Amino acid sequence: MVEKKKTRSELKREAIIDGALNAFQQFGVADSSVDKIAELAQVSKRTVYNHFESKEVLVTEIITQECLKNNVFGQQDFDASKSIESQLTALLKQELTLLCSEHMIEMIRVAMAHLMFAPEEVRQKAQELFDQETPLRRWLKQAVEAKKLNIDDIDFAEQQIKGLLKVSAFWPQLMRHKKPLSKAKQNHLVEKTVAMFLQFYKA
Amino acid sequence: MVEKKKTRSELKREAIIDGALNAFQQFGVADSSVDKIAELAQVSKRTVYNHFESKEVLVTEIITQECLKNNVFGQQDFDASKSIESQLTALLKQELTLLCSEHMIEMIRVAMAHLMFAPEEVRQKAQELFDQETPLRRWLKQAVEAKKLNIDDIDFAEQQIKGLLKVSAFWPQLMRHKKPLSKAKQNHLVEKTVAMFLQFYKA
DNA sequence: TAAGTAAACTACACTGGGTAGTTTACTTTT
DNA sequence: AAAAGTAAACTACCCAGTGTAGTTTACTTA
Repeated sequence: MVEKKKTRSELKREAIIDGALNAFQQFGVADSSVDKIAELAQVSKRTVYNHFESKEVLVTEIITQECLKNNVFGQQDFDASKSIESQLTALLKQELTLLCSEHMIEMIRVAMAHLMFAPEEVRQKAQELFDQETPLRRWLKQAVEAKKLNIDDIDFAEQQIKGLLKVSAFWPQLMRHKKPLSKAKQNHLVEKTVAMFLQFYKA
Repeated sequence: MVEKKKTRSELKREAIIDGALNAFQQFGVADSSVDKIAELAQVSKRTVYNHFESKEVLVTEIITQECLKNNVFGQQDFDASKSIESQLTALLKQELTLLCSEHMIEMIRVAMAHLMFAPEEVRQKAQELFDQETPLRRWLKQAVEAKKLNIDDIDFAEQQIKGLLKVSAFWPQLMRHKKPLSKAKQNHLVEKTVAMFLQFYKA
């Protein structure tokens, strides 16, 4: 970290983003007034408007920024020298760790609620953020090419894996119905998922 | 249907519910003002308040009523004389039909958005509506008892099935990212799901 | 069949409170 | 001195909910 000096302006900007995030997570976007955000950020309302020309700009900037921040995974290529079990296990653990992080879940909750009734164009744009090639899909393709897996529809197979993970690790937590999975439970889930998936698709 | 005469009051009440449903689906609960609802229902605002003492009452009544309406499935017991494949297939087709209905999806979208930032107690109550024993779980239990399936954790296994179905038939549609699955695609999904599930759990 | 009645509906004005966004006058930081 | 901050007040709305006076409907009685 070379950067250490932050101008007051930058500090304020971060405070605003923090405050807004805080407000959104507590009350949702619709019920977070700019006054409320300014108060939580310990910043005057005018300052909010100096940094963001409107509430809408603030909202979309935060959501896209935070979602992008979360979406940065490392790559992991198929490695013929390792067993597919161990590779898939590692990959899913990584994916699940991300999916289970409170920060991730809260951001998606905020974004989903905001987008659920948003106009088509806004939803469209947001969707693009999520439609990137994932490490999992990339790995599956390579495993199929290496003839280690028998998959006719890779996209569908990827969806199956994600469905198996999300149904108990993500959706209930999104609705705050269940607590985030512990590491132990995450590992158990990955194990079960890998077992079922490979029993079906392994070449 | 013996009942045919409906009092004007009953007609108005239905109109209000229809209008509110309409408004909620278009704009979400938060952005549906009582004025808007009254206009859509072709009813005076005062009449809305004559039937429902507050907007909150209107909202919760509609959501719970509609969700309950959707949650009425028929039972289907395990039948030792039929193959488990055909029984599970039939069961999942039934479940999926419900899950894919536009009305169902729209109601859940409304309810989810409303509950996402609602206070704990409200969410708790809503959750109870969904935590009923499903026909699927019941059938799985019976199939295990009959030693046709090897499942150690039935709840988890049920979740797996639901995850496999919802990930492509429900969640994308909830976010209006994909259209409801056609009957043909529903059947294909059920087929794939049954195959994967039974390959893993069949005794 | 005609008049009467109670209940429900309507239009409309109004209260009280909240919100987005703007502006002003003044202060602090750079 | 310029740039960025602050508090506070102000505008122009929107919304939940109420009160009122007049109208319509469905049903009953004469």
